[in-house]
Amino acid sequence: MHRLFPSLRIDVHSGLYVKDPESSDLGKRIVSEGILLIHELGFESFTFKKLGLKIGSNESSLYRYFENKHKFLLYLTSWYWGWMEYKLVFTTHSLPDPMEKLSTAIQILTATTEEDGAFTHVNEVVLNKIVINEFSKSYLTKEVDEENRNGYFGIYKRLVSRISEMIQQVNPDYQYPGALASTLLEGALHQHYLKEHFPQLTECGSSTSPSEYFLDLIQRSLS
Amino acid sequence: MHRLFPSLRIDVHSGLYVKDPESSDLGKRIVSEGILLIHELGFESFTFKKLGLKIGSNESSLYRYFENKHKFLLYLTSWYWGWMEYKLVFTTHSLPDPMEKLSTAIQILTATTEEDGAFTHVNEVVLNKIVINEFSKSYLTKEVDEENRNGYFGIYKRLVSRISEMIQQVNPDYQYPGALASTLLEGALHQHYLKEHFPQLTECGSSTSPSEYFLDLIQRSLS
DNA sequence: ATAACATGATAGTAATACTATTATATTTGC
DNA sequence: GCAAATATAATAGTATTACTATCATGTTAT
Repeated sequence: MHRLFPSLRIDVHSGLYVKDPESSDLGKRIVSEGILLIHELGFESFTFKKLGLKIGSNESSLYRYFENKHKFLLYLTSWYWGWMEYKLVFTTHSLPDPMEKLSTAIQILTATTEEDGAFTHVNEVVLNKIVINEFSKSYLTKEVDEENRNGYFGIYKRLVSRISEMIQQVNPDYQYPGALASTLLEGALHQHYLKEHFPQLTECGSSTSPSEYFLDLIQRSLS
Repeated sequence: MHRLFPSLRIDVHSGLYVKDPESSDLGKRIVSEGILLIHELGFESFTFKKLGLKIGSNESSLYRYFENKHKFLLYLTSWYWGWMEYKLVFTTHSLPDPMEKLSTAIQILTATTEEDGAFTHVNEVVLNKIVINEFSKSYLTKEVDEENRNGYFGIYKRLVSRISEMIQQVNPDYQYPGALASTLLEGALHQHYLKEHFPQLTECGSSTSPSEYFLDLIQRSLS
């Protein structure tokens, strides 16, 4: 997919970085190695000092790109949702049938990222795992309302809106398109987490995928 | 409800505390004031030092009750789910009709806690808010598998199983009772969070409740 | 009256999450 | 080719966090 638009850029909110990490080699290394380190250590144990050590750079240099690790997480997850939105819009754009459009969208949003698209320096497979494990922490904070006002969650919100609109196209009488869309996005991450750590709590696993479950759920809801 | 069983005790896993906080006055104050302080500051900014200050006790004394603030959160959320399970079982036990049973369960699990039951020293209204904001952080950690093996999430898992069984009673042919039950529990917290901080993303709000949405969702799924 | 136990007070440690300053290396503009 | 601008590195320093350890004091049970 990336070959079609080699110059495509995910437009992350500029308030999430101090200096655009796409603008330099060091910036790109912070992002690419940062993703791997957060995945390795978990967000709580991840620090800029450790990342500096890993990439052979100085802690103070990292602070010139990102204010703190919370903003760094917001940047990464925002990038992820921007990338998902791009895949979604590109793939569903030409589909005329509303139900086929929605089904395709569900598949894209609930699938495990299987291969590194080599879109950029970003390893999307690992980023997908980070989003499953850490995305909730990016908004379950005391600063959420201010950050929301700043527009830091804009891409994610637009994505929910797009799904909500697709749902309305399928069944204009359904009363909860937004709630269902937001349940789908959050629920998909949750089911992926459960199948990894609490397999007793879900049928999603090796033989059944979150995609199948959500396709069924939404089809039943809208018929 | 508490008046029916005045001596009832929520049985939280003993590995979650060093010394049972129910066993002393100080312990109870740690719990009751801790709930208020986490709600006030958010879990990230909450510390035992601040809590010690608030209750006029020493930081070191708090460590004699809880190993660290993560275990403290696990204790509080575990207590909450134990309390919900008690309400659920008590209320639905005598209902003969499977659908009525499930509907009642959904209402209990998705409702906002409106009044302090004065069950104990625990303020359930505030605890409900903590669970909405912080529960995810209790399991989205690198230690989740070990803590799961230790049984720290036992009450929550049992609750999901109970819902799953109720779903099966309503429709034995439905293929995803566990996934639907876990979606209900996590999704309810999520919808409550959205209506507070991202009202654009859901219909749940002042006129529509998460209960209505989930009742509708599950009825459609099982018919 | 004494032992056991609970709590408080104080001190100390390594790590975190930064900020500030200065030095050095590289790039760019003229 | 040189100066200026810019990027990065190195070092140091601060307040706070998340504890641990020790000792003192007060309270309770026998």
